Amino acid sequence: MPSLKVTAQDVARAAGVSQPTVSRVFTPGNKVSKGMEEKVRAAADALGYRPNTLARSLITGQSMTIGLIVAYLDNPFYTEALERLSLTLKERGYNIMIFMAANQAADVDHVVNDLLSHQVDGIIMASVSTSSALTERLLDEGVPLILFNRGHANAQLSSVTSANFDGGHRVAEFLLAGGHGRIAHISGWQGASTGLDRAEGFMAGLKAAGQKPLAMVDGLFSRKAAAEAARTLFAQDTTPDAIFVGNDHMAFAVLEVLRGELGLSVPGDVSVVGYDDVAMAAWPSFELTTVRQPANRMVEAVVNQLIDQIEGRANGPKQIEINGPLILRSSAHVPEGWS
Amino acid sequence: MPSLKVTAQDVARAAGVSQPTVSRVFTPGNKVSKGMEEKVRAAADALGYRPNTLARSLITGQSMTIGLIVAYLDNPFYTEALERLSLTLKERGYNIMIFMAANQAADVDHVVNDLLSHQVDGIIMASVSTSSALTERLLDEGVPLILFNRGHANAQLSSVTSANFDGGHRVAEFLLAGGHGRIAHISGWQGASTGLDRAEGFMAGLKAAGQKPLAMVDGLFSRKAAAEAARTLFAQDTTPDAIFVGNDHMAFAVLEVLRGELGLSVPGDVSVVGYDDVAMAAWPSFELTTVRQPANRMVEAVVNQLIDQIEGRANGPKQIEINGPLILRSSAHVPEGWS
DNA sequence: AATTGACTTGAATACGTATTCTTACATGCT
DNA sequence: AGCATGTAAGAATACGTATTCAAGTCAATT
Repeated sequence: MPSLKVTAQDVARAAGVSQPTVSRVFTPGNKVSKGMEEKVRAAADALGYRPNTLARSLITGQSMTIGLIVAYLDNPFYTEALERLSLTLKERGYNIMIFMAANQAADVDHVVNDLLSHQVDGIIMASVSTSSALTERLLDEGVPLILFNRGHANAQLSSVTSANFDGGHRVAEFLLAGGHGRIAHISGWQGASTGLDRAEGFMAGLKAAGQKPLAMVDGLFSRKAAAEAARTLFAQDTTPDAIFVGNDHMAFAVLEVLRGELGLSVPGDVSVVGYDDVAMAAWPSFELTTVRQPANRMVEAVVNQLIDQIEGRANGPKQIEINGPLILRSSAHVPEGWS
Repeated sequence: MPSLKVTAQDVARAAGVSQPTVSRVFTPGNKVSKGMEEKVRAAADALGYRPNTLARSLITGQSMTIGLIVAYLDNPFYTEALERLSLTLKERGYNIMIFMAANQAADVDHVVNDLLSHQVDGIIMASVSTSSALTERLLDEGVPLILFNRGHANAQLSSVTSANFDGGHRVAEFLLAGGHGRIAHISGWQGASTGLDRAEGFMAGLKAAGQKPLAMVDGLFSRKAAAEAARTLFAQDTTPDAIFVGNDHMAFAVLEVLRGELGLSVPGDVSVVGYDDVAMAAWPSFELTTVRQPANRMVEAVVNQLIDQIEGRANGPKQIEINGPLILRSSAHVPEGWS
């Protein structure tokens, strides 16, 4: 049983060497003679020594810790991303400290202080409303920062998103090609770039064909709001024959309203298309046609860019867009000959 | 714009006081005169000073960080718990560092080293297979450790679970009272206490009424395995009229197989009961009757016990069981007069 | 008025490591 | 042999804070 705290000093004494020598053995990239190394490792193993990351960070100025700010985890897209993020960062030697931000402006200051006093080397913001206050503040502090799945007007900010405008555009083309004439959009929250860009791309796609949407409602990325929106749409005189929903999470709620409450057939009466392609979209209960956001590639891009910025290897901030395919399932009518 | 690194020394110089005085201002529970405090705070604000947690932790020996080990996040129960855990711990002043353990024995050593070298004050293991190697190792190291939603044979280990045996027992009573005679169980992974206890409670419940299960299959907490188990059950001569599934996550897959693939009516042909009561269980697509695991109360218990242990306030390890109600929805036939 | 005591502040030190600077030593060269 | 060169390990120091200890101030007590 190892004593409670074994320090490099203890190991040094036991091995008959100096503390710096112990440090060199445990710091990659340092030259130590074969004999010394063996002695030190033997002593270290015997005592159960483990370098103290805190002390190491204090002197190197690198905590090897990334702060992850996240507002909610209901949407499984973020859960999947979190999982990959953690694994990918660990591969690169970084750990994740997680911060839930209640999305209240009031919390912002508290979270920022928390993050920075923990000396995180970089910050990833996911699913958090782009509070200018927060981002500006962090930029001022000079901590590498990157938005995940959120864009931002400020070109100083790095971000990784899917090609939301293009995705929305393609959905419009797809639905038009499917012969739909009364197309509605239950959008993602229009206060977030993600929701906004998808909606604008979608509108542009319709416009390019000389069409207009039957209706546009903000679903606020909320199941409840989206369900309510669906009910409202079908309480009108003219009802949609297709709905593009701003993300899968809301689309599931919409499907349930259409089939369960309104007794409609999907895609017989209405086609539904989502956005994200979370794992559940493939479940037999939903079989949702949706635009895939490739979480793994997005995570890869976030990690690369962030670490480049941390290690000074980046040429300034970058806005990265990752394109994903439209995944065809049975919730929407597929046009003849559509590839 | 604050300079890149503002130290207590800088603040002291600016305020015309000593560094310890600055420290005292920022360390609760220290007496500082009114005048000093104001001078220091003014200077600190002007410079944008923020105490360095690393340095603080190094000297106090408290990192105020909890290591959370988690194997996967597919099951939304853990996501909900993670969210609450993070918020609850933050209220108590702690932060979470997250570690994904691929559940491989090989990773264990790596994770443990990582955790301990980060000087975490305590560890929460969630959804991780009870590798004796790992837990024993951590116990040896003397770090407060608590299992979330997993029990363990070792009484030295603290844990918080729902009352799994009792829950399984109640499901048996419920299904028997509903008049079911051919009851099967697709269990949670029998290598985990969670899966095992629920199964044993269920068996005991049947036995108490002189009954035996029609079949028992290990669903391994996996959608795929559970779905396959359901298919197998209905390929037999005698098919179940009720299935107790070891958790909601698997139950959803089972429901899909029963309704979608086999064209059975639930609960007309088969009653299905799950375990967890995740948010999705209430979705119209599933309407799953299930035993609730009260995530909020479980989290509360975990945090209390863990912090008690960290702060030496605990009377040894504790195994806490939290009871949850059976939530009646439409996936199972409700016996006459059942409360 | 002198002494005790409480209270506030500064000086010095410790936490555990990485790094710079020195020194010792072996090696290769002319 | 004598000198330059390179290498490896130890001594000293730094990182930014909290804490112990000593010193100083001032009010209160006798």
